[in-house]
Parts: sequence; structure tokens; C-alpha cells
Amino acid sequence: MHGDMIIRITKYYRILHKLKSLGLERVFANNLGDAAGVNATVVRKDFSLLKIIGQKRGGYEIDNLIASLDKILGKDKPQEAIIVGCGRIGGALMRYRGFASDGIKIVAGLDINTHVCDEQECPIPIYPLEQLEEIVKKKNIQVAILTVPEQEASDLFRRLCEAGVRGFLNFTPIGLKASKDEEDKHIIIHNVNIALELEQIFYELNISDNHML
Amino acid sequence: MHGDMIIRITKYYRILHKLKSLGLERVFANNLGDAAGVNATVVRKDFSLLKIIGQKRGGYEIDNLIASLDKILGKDKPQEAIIVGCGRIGGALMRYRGFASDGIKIVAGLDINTHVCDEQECPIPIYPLEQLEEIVKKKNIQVAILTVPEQEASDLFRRLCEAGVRGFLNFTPIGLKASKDEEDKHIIIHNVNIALELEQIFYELNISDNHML
DNA sequence: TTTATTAAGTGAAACTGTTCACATTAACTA
DNA sequence: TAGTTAATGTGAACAGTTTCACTTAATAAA
Ligand SMILES: NC(=O)c1ccc[n+]([C@@H]2O[C@H](COP(=O)([O-])OP(=O)(O)OC[C@H]3O[C@@H](n4cnc5c(N)ncnc54)[C@H](O)[C@@H]3O)[C@@H](O)[C@H]2O)c1
Ligand SMILES: NC(=O)c1ccc[n+]([C@@H]2O[C@H](COP(=O)([O-])OP(=O)(O)OC[C@H]3O[C@@H](n4cnc5c(N)ncnc54)[C@H](O)[C@@H]3O)[C@@H](O)[C@H]2O)c1
Repeated sequence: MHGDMIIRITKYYRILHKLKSLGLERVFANNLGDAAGVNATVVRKDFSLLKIIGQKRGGYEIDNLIASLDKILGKDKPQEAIIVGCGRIGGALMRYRGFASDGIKIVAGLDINTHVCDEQECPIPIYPLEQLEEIVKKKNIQVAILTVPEQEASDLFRRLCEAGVRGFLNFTPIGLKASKDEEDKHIIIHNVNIALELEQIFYELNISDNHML
Repeated sequence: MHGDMIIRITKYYRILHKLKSLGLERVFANNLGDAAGVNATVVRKDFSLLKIIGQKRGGYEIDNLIASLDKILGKDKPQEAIIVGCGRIGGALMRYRGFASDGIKIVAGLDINTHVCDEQECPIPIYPLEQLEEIVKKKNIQVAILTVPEQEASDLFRRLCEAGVRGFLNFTPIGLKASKDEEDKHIIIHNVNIALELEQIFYELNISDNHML
């Protein structure tokens, strides 16, 4: 898969929905490119690789395009996730309303302390950790957000894999890695390492300073 | 700059500190590679490009290596940042203790509502938004974490640039982009888009499902 | 000493993703 | 109907990274 293509596709997807809501029916690679901040040829190349075809001189039909991208992005199936560890960031994510507009739904939280979130402001139920396997199975959960203390991370990762979770958004600084066994199951792990992002920013500023003098 | 090199360097850096604390004095590209999950030649190539030299057959001196990386990562200068928007995620970040171990310090929060954080649990002062320019200048702030509602994002971005901030960690879903004018000032923007990460995970799961059948 | 071994160092090949240049086709124009 | 234009579609050149294969230097052993 081509590097940043996924990111571009999600951008196209968002833009297409906006254009559709504006009443447009077709779109040109050029406009889509402008809106996504990439060159028109990139758009065409992406679609070409994805076997999405447009009409010579007529651009792409937005409805068709959205339907194709729906399928490619997996939006034709429910996109549900659980949050494991409902502390500071976990809690913030539980209360975040912005996921719905992307079709993503947080269906449950798991924590050793189920009183971390008061019912009123947090509409998603929090269950005790013991019910993890039960909930994953009953709700057929594929994706988990991991926001537990770092020393708990790898144990819970194993346990979630075991229970059938295949996608992870890991906020702990632990670099989770799928074992040989898990690799076969195609476990997907995305790490969000906030401290690392900050380090990189400082690094890049540092470089550009050094280059200037 | 070579793509993932920065990320690898920060990994080496962490590992080196751990090895040092274990009492080791020298390290081989091989061991460093194992610990960082990359091949030994990658380590050597990275160091070669960074003009870091080791000793044939003797490996690299950890102290020298750390000193070099300190410089490259900008750790020889104070790494201070402010948080703009001390709500759910902003607040979580303010209360996070994990940055200190990477040498990063959050020195202030800015918010339109300064009562969002009670003094006891949050040791970092929160100032009213009006004092933004004053604080940036007085404390010579280079980096800001942006965790405001998305409709405020681009205005505040401009304002922070204007005040002299050059590095941004943006948690809003708005894709901030430096204007021509700002480009010359070498503004660094890192976007953390949590919804996008989730979308990508679902997408990748979807692909691997499609490939299997 | 001489030889063998170990690990750093590096130019070049291989690979990956992006950009370019141009062929293709549909629609419009005269 | 022939010619022009506006867009898609794509093989190939290009650029950036990673990996490979080999050279070099330092140390240890014989
Ligand atoms: N808060 C931040 O700004 C921030 C920034 C970067 C990284 N992180 C990382 O994110 C993770 C969470 O950070 P936080 O600040 O939200 O911590 P936190 O202590 O506020 O939250 C952790 C939560 O996990 C729960 N928990 C503990 N053990 C558990 C277990 N075995 N199973 C399920 N739940 C369990 C706790 O009850 C708590 O609610 C940490 O690994 C931290 O390093 C946090
Ligand atoms: N919470 C999440 O899990 C989550 C996930 C993904 C993205 N985001 C994004 O992060 C941003 C913050 O989200 P949140 O959930 O923390 O929101 P929030 O409403 O809890 O926090 C926003 C904070 O910004 C302050 N604020 C408002 N206008 C301001 C201004 N002009 N200047 C300074 N401060 C101002 C508010 O007082 C509030 O404290 C949003 O853009 C959101 O889309 C949040």
C-alpha cells in the first residue's frame, strides 16, 4: 500500500461528503486535489490504484466515489471500539463527541475502578475489567483504545488479543509489538506517543535553527 | 532528512539512558538495533549520516553517544511548552507526569476559563487567554500544544505564530497549515488526529479481511 | 609478529512512493 | 463530420530510504 494514501483517502472522503451536502454530483481530480492539499495527479493515481474509474472529461461521480471509499475504508460495517483504562485521557476520549461524525462509536469503557466517570456527563457505560472477555465477545469488538498505566499495557494487550481484538490504538509509551503468533492474526497497532511528538517538534526546531546560522 | 530516522534516534536515546543506568559504558550497533527493533546496519547508517563515529571492534561509547544525541535532539536547551485550551485533553496533558522524564516541561496553560483546573491536582498555572502574548514573550516559549475547540484553532494558531511560537502539537481535527509568510519562519506543525488514527485502523483491518478471503 | 576475528563504515543496488509526460477518450464546436 | 478541448489514465522517470555487500580498522590469539 502506498504510504500516505490512506490519509489522503480519508481526506477525500470527508471532502466528498461536504461537496455532496452542497448538492454537487460530480467532482474533478483537480478540485479534490485542491481541497485535500495535493496535486491532481496524485488523486488520479490513487484512484487508479484503487480501481476507481471516472469519466474522461466528466470527472468522478460523487455517489459512486463515496460508495467505493465506504467499502475501502470499511464504513459499510459498524465501526465500534472500546476504551480500556478510563482515566485522564481515556476519560477525555469517552466524553468526546467528535467520533460520531466519522461513523465511529465507542461502545464501552473498561476499568479496574468503575466509578471513574459520573453517569451524567459520560453516556457510555464503564464495566469492571473482569467483564472484558464477555463484552468483547458479546459485542464482537474488533478495536480497543489502550489508555491504562504503562506497566499494565503489555498484559492487557495480550489479554485483548486473546479475547479477539485485532486493532489497537495505544496511548501508552510502551511500544507494543505483536508476537509471531499474533502476527499471523494480522493485529494492527497504532501508537500515539505524545511525548515523542513533542520531542520531534523540538528536534525539528533545533535542526532548522542550526541550519540558519 | 531520512524519513523515520528521528523516531529511531529518540528510541536509541531512551535505550542508551537505560543502558547507562545499568552501568554499561559502550554499546554495539547490534544490541542497540535489537533493542530498537531495527537492523544493526540501520543503526550504523544513522550514526554515519549524523557523523557520529564509534570504534572499530569497540562499539560506541555511551556517554559520547548520549552527548551527541542530546545536541541533535536539542536536549541541551530547555524544552518548554504551553497548553492552549485546558479542557478534557488539554487538562489530561497538564496533569500528565510522564513528560518530565523526557526533559519536556509544560510551563503554563492558557484558557478563556481559568477555573477549569483545581489548584491541588494541577500544579501548572492556568492563565487567561489575554496574557498569551505576554507569557510567550516572557518565558520565550517556542512550542504550544493546541487543544481548543476546532472552530478556535486557526485563529489561535495565527495568534500564537504572531507571538513567536514556532512549534505546534495540534489535537484539533483542523489541518493547520503555515501560510507563505509563516513558511519562511520554519513553523513546525504536528497533527495528532485521533479519529483519523481509528479510521486507519478500521481500514487496515478491513483490507486484511478482504485479502484473506 | 602473523593470522583471525569482530564490528564499524560506506558506496552502490534495490525498493518504494511520487511526479512527469503523454496517450486516451468523451464532449463540445463549427 | 472533423477538429478542438478538457479531463482521465498510466507507464516511466525520478527521488528518497533502506538494505546489501564489501572494505577498513582494531583487537585478540597463535
Ligand atoms: N494523560 C496524558 O496526558 C498522557 C500523555 C501521554 C501518554 N499517556 C499515557 O496514557 C496512559 C494513561 O494515562 P492517564 O494519564 O490517563 O492515566 P490515569 O492514571 O489517569 O488513567 C489510567 C486508568 O487506567 C485504570 N487502570 C489501571 N489499571 C488497569 C487495568 N489493569 N485494567 C484496566 N484499567 C486499569 C485506572 O483505574 C485509571 O482509570 C499512560 O500509559 C500514560 O503514560 C498519558
Ligand atoms: N477529547 C477528545 O477525546 C478529543 C479527541 C480528538 C480530538 N479532540 C479535539 O481536541 C480539541 C479539544 O477537545 P476537548 O474534548 O478537550 O474539548 P473541551 O471543550 O473539553 O476543551 C476545550 C477547552 O478550550 C477552552 N477554550 C475555548 N475557546 C478558547 C479560546 N479561544 N482560547 C483558549 N481556550 C479556549 C475551553 O474553555 C475548554 O477548556 C477539540 O478540537 C477536539 O475536536 C478531542
